[in-house]
Amino acid sequence: MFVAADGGKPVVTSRASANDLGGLPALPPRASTAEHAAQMLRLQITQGRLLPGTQLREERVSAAFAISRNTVREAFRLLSHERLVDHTLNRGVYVRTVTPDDIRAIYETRRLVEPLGVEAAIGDDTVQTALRALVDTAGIAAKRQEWDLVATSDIDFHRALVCACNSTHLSAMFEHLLAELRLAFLLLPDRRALHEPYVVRNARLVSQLDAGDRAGALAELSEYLDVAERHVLKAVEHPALTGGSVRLGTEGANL
Amino acid sequence: MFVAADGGKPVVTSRASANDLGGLPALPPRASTAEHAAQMLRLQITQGRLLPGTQLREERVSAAFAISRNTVREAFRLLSHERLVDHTLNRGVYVRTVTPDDIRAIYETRRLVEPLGVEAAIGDDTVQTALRALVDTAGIAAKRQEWDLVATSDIDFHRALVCACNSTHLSAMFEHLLAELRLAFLLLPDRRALHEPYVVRNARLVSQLDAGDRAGALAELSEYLDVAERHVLKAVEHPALTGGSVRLGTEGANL
DNA sequence: ATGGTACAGATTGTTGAACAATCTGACAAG
DNA sequence: CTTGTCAGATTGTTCAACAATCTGTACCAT
Repeated sequence: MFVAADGGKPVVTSRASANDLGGLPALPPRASTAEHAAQMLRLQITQGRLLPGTQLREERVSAAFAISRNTVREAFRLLSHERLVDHTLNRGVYVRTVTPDDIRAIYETRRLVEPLGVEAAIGDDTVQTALRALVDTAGIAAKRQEWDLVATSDIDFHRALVCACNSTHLSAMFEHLLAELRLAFLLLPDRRALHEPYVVRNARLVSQLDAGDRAGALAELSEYLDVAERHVLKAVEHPALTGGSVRLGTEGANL
Repeated sequence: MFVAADGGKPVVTSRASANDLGGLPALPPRASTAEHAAQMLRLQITQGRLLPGTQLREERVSAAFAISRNTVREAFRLLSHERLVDHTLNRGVYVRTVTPDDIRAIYETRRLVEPLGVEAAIGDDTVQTALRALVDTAGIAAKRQEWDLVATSDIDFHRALVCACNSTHLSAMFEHLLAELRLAFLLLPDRRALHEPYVVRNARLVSQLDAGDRAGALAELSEYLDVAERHVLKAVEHPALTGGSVRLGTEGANL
């Protein structure tokens, strides 16, 4: 199975060399300065330090990171490809704001893709134990009220489901989708309400997979997606009510 | 329905403005110099003027297009994201060479995704007439021995199938996949053998869709993919036998 | 011969400054 | 209230230079 550990994606494309022995990991390519800068910005964005809609000005970023403006532009382009920022000609880059339509598109796609994962997981013991493990950690984390861990487990669960399809293309697309979804999650008020209800649902889903209950698993998944979509949509459509984003860092990252 | 005309994708991301009247197309963002250069290189590659494995040197490209090296680098990054070229740190970019594993991955993904298109197309008259039209043009083109037109119709047919899912994410992924596949097609000796057999298959597929024969359509599609994969694989695994690429231009684009 | 080292040349990575093109906002004129 | 104009700010692109890295070759020791 193919598991992308933390949503990080290989920024520099690399081919398997001709003389690679035994499928070694082919040592990860060192990060260029631009990729390093992009990683910094990515963290600021995904942690909610840089709010959606914020403009990233080349001059300030270049000053803040002590790198050249040209390198900043390369970093921006990387983030733009990941759909974490919007780039319009002559107007600069802005941290992406997810619209209700974006959310609907995301869940529409999930409704198409994740059932494929269920089909693939039904016969596959390796996948099922992996899913079971993720559900377990989520359950434990929920008991300990560690909602961040619950959140990542939830996301990892569905990532693993898609990975079960064994399609690099699909998995890559799903990564993009999850990155976008994480931006939407930033708009929600508390992590608990966002992820707690789904621990049980994921657990049920795994049980049905174990039992070989194809229809039941698909129904459970469908219900999960419906409920989750409504939940996120409500928050995105009424941003004022939900109270906005994660608590900001000390200085709010003035770029 | 969402149709990406010629495989061109919006390179600069753009948001829907707040006060857009009546859902206008929001005029396409003008191409920057880098995008223009990327388009030139894209053509050279997809037309087989730049063979897989060829290294693109920044200096020469910048000289050939009379643009700065920095702009060339931005163009390279665009192509790299489309997987048309490989970029490794400190070693430059090379026109992508598709391996047998790449082909297998592509068809594995198609086997997952295109059935979703069939499901979506079954109830949808608009999609079915669009598919019918594409099959017709392919048939006419085949009679006239215009194999390039047959090829694009074939590709457009399957693109339309995926578009029927109404998922921008899926369609975007499929575009990448097709771009990769086109690179593989360049290795095949003659366009006729490559696309002629599939005109009939696509026509049958549409007929079955019209008749509402879900299982039949899925079987036809599955068979199409199996045959096509074997066909392409054979060519990729024995590059020497097939006699290589499309006839080169006069000078072979010495970049 | 085999294997390793050192060097030079080529190519990419990054920088900084400069100018052109474009957008933004404010202000004046109708 | 709308339209035109203008200055300031920001991005787009170029250029020249240097640093970092890779490639191949010659050389040396074993």
